[in-house]
Amino acid sequence: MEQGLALGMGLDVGRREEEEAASADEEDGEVRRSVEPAVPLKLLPLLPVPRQPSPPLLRFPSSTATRNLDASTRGIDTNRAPSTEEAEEASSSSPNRAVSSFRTGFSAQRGSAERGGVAERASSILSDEEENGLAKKKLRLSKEQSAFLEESFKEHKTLNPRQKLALAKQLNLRPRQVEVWFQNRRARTKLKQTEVDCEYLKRCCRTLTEENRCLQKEVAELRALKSTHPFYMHLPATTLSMCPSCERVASTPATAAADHRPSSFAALFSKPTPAAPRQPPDNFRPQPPAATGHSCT
DNA sequence: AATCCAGACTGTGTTACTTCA
DNA sequence: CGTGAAGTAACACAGTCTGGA
Repeated sequence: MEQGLALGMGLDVGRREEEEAASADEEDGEVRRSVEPAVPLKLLPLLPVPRQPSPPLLRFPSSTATRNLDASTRGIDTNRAPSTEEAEEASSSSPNRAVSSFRTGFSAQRGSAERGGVAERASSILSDEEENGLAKKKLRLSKEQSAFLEESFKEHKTLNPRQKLALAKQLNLRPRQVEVWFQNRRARTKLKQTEVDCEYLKRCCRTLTEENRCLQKEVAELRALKSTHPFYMHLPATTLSMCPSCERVASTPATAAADHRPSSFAALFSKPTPAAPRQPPDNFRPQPPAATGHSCT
C-alpha cells in the first residue's frame, strides 16, 4: 500500500515534469500551479522512493484518468517508477522531505570527502553514494556555474520546473541546488535592496530634521520680530507666497517692507532662484538643506 | 582566530488541485 | 450534480546554520 502510494507520488512527479516540458510557456510565464497530481496522493512524500518493479497501474479515478490520457498519448509511461532524478527533484522541492538534512553523517564524513580540488569542485553533482546522504558535502559552485546562474537570474528571478531542470542539466548540478541558489539569490537581492532603502530613509530623516530645525528657527525669529515691531505684523498687504525652489509657503508682505526685515527669513526669498527645475512635491526626497537656495543658519 | 559570503536546511504560509461526504 | 471541507503537493520566503575563503 505504502509502496504504491509512494510510487504514486513519484509517478506524479514524472508526469508533472513531462507536462512541464511539454507545456511550459516559453516566456517564463507563471507556470506555477499549472500542475496537478495525477493520483490520489495519500502518502507522505517521504523519499527516497525505493526502486521497485512497476506494479500494475494504481486505481485511477475517472477524472484523473482522463487527465492522464494526455500524458500517455504523448508516450509517457505513467506506470514507470520515477527516475532517480525525478525522485531527487520530488524530494528536494518538498518542504516535508525526509532526507532534507545532510547533517546526519554529513559532519562525520567531513574531511574524507574534502580533498576535492578545483576541478572536482567545479562539478557539484554527486555520486550515488553521496546521493544517499552518506558523503554529501557542501560544495562551492565554480565561477562558470555562478556566472551562468547569474545570467539566468537576470532573465528571470524565479524558475519554473522546466527551466530549473534545464539549468541543472546544463550546469551539472542537482535541481535542488539550482532551486536553492535562486532562493538565496532572491533573498540576498532583497536584503541589498532593503539596505539601500534604509540608507535612503536615513537621508530623508536627516533632511527633514534639518528642515525642521530651520522652521523652528524661523518661528523664533518671527516671534521676536512681532515683539520688537508690534505694528510690523499688521501690514495690510500681506500675501502668501511660495518659495520657488522648496515650495515652502511663507507669509510675505507684498510691499517692499519685507525686504527690510533684518532676519534671515527675509533673505529667504529676497533673491529669487533662477528657474530651477521644480522638484516633484515629494517631501521625502532627500535634499541637502543648502540645495534649497536659502540658509537658515 | 575572526569575519564574511554563500550553499543548504527548516519552518511556515499560500495556492492549486483532488477526493469525499 | 454541485459544493464545501479536508488532504496534499509544490512553491516562495524568512530565518538559521555552517563550510570555505
